[in-house]
Amino acid sequence: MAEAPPIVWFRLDLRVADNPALAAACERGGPVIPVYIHSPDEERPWEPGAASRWWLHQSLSALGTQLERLGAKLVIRRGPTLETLLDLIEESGARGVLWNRRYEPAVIRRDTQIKSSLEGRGIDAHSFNGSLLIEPWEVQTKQGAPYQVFTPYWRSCLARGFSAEHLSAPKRFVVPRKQVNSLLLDELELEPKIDWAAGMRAAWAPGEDGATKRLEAFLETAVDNYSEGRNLPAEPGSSRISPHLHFGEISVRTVWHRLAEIAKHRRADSKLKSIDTFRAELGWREFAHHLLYHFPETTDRPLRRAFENLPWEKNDAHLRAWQRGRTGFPIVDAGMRELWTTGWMHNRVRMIVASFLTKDLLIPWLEGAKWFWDTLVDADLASNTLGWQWTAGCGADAAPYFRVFNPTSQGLKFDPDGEYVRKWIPEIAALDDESIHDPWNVAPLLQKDVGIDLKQDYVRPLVDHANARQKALALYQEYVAGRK
DNA sequence: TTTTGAGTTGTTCGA
DNA sequence: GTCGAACAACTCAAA
Repeated sequence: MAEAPPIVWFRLDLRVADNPALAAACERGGPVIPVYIHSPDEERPWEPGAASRWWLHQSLSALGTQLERLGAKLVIRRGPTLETLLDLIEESGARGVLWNRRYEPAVIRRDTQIKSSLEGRGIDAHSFNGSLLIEPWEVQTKQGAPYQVFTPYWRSCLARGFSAEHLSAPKRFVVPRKQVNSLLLDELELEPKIDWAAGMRAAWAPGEDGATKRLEAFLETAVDNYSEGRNLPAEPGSSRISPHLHFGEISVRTVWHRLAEIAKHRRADSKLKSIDTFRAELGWREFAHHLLYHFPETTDRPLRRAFENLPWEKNDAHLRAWQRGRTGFPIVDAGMRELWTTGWMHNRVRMIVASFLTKDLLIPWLEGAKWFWDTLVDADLASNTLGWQWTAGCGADAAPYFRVFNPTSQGLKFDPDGEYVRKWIPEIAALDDESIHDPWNVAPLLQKDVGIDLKQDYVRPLVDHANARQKALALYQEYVAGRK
């Protein structure tokens, strides 16, 4: 007598190892029906952007292959999720639905509804923690409030400790008696119609195997020098696992576990410090989810409301120039072009371009957040919201408003030999290491020497940074720090 | 309830 | 060239 199989509803957990919902479904050794349901409308206004859709396609394809190796077939459907699940249950005779939780406000609303609808019909519905070291509601201040400052939050998490549990991948699936129909992955039309994804294909290997390889490469080559190396955008000093973590191709618990193993064999203080610095980055990811869960409105409104009064600029030409990497500030333009080409930008440069948009151009942080949302392969609502509000100074634990990044000095400091800028702005590659970060102050003579005519080859700076800085400081002081 | 210490990533100015 | 202070005030979190 065959047991009714459970449905495993895949979402942002596109892996088979350490996947709590999948592991629970496989526990009894019977058949399992793995399902992906495409329903972007239910996530509005933060449905996946173009770069995320490209990644999702690759990742689903990889998951399909992975499941096939284990003897199961990923069922792909489209449409309203609840209806689709009910259809699937009827078609397959499934007894319940298991999934790993997500924390975006619209998704929480939907999932809550789905859970109660299923349970109301007598169908098992069970959700798991597959994405975080610690659930957002599991940590609170001694007063019982959510944390709003990273350091005490993270200290409290570390004191509490994390579960060391690691669930291995199922060995083999039993094929369900009744097969259900699946769409072809291509029918979801996740990939762009015009193929602009060559740069992404070159830069990334989406999927569980790619995620594991990326992590291991980082642990082997860069983690020991992470504290310093992570600041240099020309170096492979950061982990680049953010998109893999976002799509759940690797679990953060697995990463945590591997770090602990590595730390055991390290004696040097600098190496241990680097490992802790990297752990704190995972902590920021946790913190972002904590904030998103407790302050869901911050996806669209600043946590510190005073910032809504600030007279932001509406300047489409400036916004467009920023988006396309044509601001006239090399480190900013290099970052924006890296983003456009590869779907990713080095974190140091993210701060520089975000500071430039919100403080030099005085364009609302939400415009920047939306552009990142559409173009980043690691676009994550929790991290994106936290990052933008942090830089703009309007969020939890924000940078003081007077902290304005100087694009030229940041370039000189963190890209001292101009390698990063040269890679992304070849038209000024011939300039020397110093002038390349400040090309408009290069003497006309020098331009001739190296065969460059900036007026032809590059763009004039949109603003004078020193003036823009003064203007921003005055406005921030008047509208935010002052009494208005 | 009140007090106290502290807060991811910067820049500029003047000694 | 290097270094420390100022930038301002607020809010958080714990004692």
